[in-house]
Amino acid sequence: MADVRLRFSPAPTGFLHIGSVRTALYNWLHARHVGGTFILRIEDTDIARSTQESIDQILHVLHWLGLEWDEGPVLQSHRFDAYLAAAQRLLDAGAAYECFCTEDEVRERNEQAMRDGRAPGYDGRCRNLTAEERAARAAAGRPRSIRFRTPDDGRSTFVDLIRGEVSVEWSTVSDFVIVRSNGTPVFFLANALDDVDMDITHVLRGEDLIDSTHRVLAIRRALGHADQPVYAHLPLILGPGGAKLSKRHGAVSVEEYRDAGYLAPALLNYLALLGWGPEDGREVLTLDELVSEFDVGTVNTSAATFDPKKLEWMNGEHIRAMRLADLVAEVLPFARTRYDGRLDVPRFETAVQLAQERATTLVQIADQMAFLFTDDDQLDIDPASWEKLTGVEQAPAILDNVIEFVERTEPWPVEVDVRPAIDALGLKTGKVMHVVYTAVEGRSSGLPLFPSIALLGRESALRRLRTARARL
RNA sequence: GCCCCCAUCGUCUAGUGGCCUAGGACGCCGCCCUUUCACGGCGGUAACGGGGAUUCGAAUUCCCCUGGGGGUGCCA
Repeated sequence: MADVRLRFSPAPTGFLHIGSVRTALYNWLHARHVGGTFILRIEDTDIARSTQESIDQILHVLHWLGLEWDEGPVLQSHRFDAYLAAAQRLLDAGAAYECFCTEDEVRERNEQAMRDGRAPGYDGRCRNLTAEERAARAAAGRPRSIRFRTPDDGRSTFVDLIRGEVSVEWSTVSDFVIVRSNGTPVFFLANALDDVDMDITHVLRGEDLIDSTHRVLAIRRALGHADQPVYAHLPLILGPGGAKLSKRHGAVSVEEYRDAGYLAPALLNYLALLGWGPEDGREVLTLDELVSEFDVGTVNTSAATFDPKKLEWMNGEHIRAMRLADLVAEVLPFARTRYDGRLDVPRFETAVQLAQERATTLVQIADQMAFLFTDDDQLDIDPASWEKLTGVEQAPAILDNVIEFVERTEPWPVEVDVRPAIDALGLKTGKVMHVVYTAVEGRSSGLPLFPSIALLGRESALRRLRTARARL
């Protein structure tokens, strides 16, 4: 059997959308699952909108995610000659024709058609021009684009791996531009030729491209290629409410999730589950497990709604499953930007360990240890927590007792269990422990108190407790 | 408007004619555990869009409607 070859082919016209990442992931998973080749192709035929910055971003993001490619990146902008030569072949064969309508004219006629209740689409004005007519228009300086001549009747049908047979009536597909009047090739042409030239065997892409497949395949056939790749159109990812996933719904770019403290394997795990799941129904899977379980043939047909809450849960699961050393390495950059030169590595590692069981993002982990890397008199006290503290009638007594308890604790333990100091007041420790949390950590919820006090050291803990007591 | 695709709890999904008084996960609610918050454990809430047809029997097959999404670009 021939080598399986897949490509991820984004257009570098902005940040990498979360939906594109899922497409990249499925392509990568399938390639790895069958031992095929994963190719990165940059579809930058629209030179006006494509940017180098966007290309760099795509490469960085894929790298961060761990979706390494075996070939490429292949830039379509470097292959214009090949596309234009193909366009010429289509022209020579009569499969395409020169069109001298301007963009504005076409748009205007379309709008008129809509007003008249007729179907929009190119009206075929230049479809059957004689050589003399073409020469006259060219001589008159009219812009020249090249349009593909779609069949007048019959149906276009292809078999989709996920959806089965998909077809459309050719009469509803009007002639479309394959070379712009500025001489650059359009997606349909570049895509069709590249898939041939790169020996692509499987095309996994978003369902939004399902209609364009008929046109790409028509070009491919007109170019003399009777074979075709296996197509699988993936269900779209929608935002909350079923609308298109957009910035309005929060983060839509990978960088935003990375900066918010999400792990690449967790993000990929969640994205993989949007439209697919392993046979045994497990949900928390490593990248390796995804590779071995993935089967593009079992991908769902219906669009999925992105749920940030479930992603967050998933991230927590991955955090908890990590080896401490790996987690420490992941949190480190976040801690560095926050605590800069104050970071004390042994303390930091212990704090990560304490946070591992209770955090859902790396940012949470880094934030929870803030109290360890701040001066005692600079401790940032959360207003809501302080308010809760002042609501406890016996707060002064609690702090007094805890201060005394901490003062005489000998030897200094790994965990300073201050419960006896509160028990002595006849209070239920669980109900008022937040008072001590707030005094020591600056907020009523955070890392476990006893090891935190020990980590802070006696003098530092006492200063904080006394400061809080004095403020009451 | 026309074309294409889709349709099970709020969300992701299992379910491929009887095992379904529809299962799991996230979320939400309650209880337990507990030094806060979490984690964990237990329990609860909640769905087959509507109408026909086929069948002894339909979430599962077919048709219509409705709804949602996508396309209809000299974007991809």
